[in-house]
Amino acid sequence: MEKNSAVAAGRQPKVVGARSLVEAAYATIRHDILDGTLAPGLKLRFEMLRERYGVGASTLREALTRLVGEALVTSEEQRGFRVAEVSLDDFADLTRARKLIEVEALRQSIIFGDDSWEGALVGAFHRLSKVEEKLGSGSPELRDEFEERNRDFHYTLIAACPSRWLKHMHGILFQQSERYRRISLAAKDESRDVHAEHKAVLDAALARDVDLACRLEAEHIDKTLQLLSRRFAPKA
Amino acid sequence: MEKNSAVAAGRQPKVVGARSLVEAAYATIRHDILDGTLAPGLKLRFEMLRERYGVGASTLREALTRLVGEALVTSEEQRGFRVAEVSLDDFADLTRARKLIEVEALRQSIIFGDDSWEGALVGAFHRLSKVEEKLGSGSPELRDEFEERNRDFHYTLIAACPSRWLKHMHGILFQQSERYRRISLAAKDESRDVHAEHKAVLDAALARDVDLACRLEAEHIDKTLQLLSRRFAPKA
DNA sequence: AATACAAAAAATCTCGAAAATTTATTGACA
DNA sequence: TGTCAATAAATTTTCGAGATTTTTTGTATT
Repeated sequence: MEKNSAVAAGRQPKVVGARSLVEAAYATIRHDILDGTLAPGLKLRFEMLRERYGVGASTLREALTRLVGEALVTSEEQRGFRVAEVSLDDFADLTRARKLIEVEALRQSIIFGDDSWEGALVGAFHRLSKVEEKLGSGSPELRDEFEERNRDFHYTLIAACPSRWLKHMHGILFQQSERYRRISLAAKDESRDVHAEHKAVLDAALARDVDLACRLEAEHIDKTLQLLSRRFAPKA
Repeated sequence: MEKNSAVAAGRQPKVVGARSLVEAAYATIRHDILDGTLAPGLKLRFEMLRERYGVGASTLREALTRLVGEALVTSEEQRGFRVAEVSLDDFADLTRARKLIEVEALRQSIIFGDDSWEGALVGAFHRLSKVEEKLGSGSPELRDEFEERNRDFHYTLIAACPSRWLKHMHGILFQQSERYRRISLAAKDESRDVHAEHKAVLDAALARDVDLACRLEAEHIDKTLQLLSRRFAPKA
């Protein structure tokens, strides 16, 4: 009993919902990468990782391999793992690809969505709005909360799209965008009213105005790229 | 010396180009899944895998985790891995998603492609044609060769597309399609002239007729779904 | 000084066995 | 006979140490 509980306590996944150490390590490392805590390009040495995340080498390798599949980590045979690099070019490319996928998924979602979808969407928007008000203080927990609810809102927008593959692709691209947002736009930009943008997309979706909703969503996705471009573009 | 070479011989990756046992196991298992040798839905027990592929558990887990990222394998926490299931619905969904991505990538590729791209394309088509002639005998090696050259041709078609993300998404979707083709259409269908379809796409691409090439490619992608639908559709 | 090679150090990769979990079997009880 | 709990078996998950490879350091030679 005491042995069991001691071991269990020491090895118990620290991430809620994680059913294995691999999953817990995966979730924590992913969080730290999206966060910027593990900076783009950083070499991920096993000694450091073992100390930081408290799991063995093979467990770490499996967690990292998952992240390679999501393109948050890169690996070079016999030369280990690194946090994936970022660049403005990559973000521009990513944004274009995400627009293509997300707009098509939204189009289908609005067409197929029923009352229950509308309900979930209104709920997700409400939860997002609540945390948007409190935002700005810069607390990491609040930022985490915002990102989670923002993700929920965008996922719910396309939830009624019947294509599993489209939604799978979207998930990967959205997560990539999330990292760029969090790393580059730590502070809130006063020149932008994100809440209003979300509200406009929500209204168009509820009104079943497919073309308007898709146009607004595309503009919404583009906004972050435009912001980043202005800030980081090489002086021509 | 003798110890070293014996171990080295035993552990040397059997897959050409594989720089680690993980990569070799990954490549071999992937081949067997695309092949149908490891059937859809099959439970992948470690004892069986260790015997079959001759590597340890953690090595196998890492290889399987890669395949989960490519959606060829599914995993359930604490309940192991399985070969991903197949269904007509999934293939229909996959085909639609692939058309969206591949057609857009082809559009950009034709616009951006230079003389060197044209050369590579003509070469890939030629190599594909050569193996198409010999096909039909049903030899597994020849089928492997055909699939490789077919993949090369389709990859080269969109190679000049500047979007890394679009090509990344396309890679995943194309590999999925490959499994459906190989599993369900083991034999050559006489009612279809695949060579002529490829030739038509090639000609349109070389003529820089974007719309025609995209339309032909979309039809080409759709053909396999139509064939499978007719064969396996539930009798209404 | 620059280059090439050898030895040492550091890092990754891999295995096998132990720990933890799930699944199957057995036996008690109504 | 059917259900439930306890036990046993099967399976997955995890660790840590050893094997392998890469990188750094040191030394000799030109």
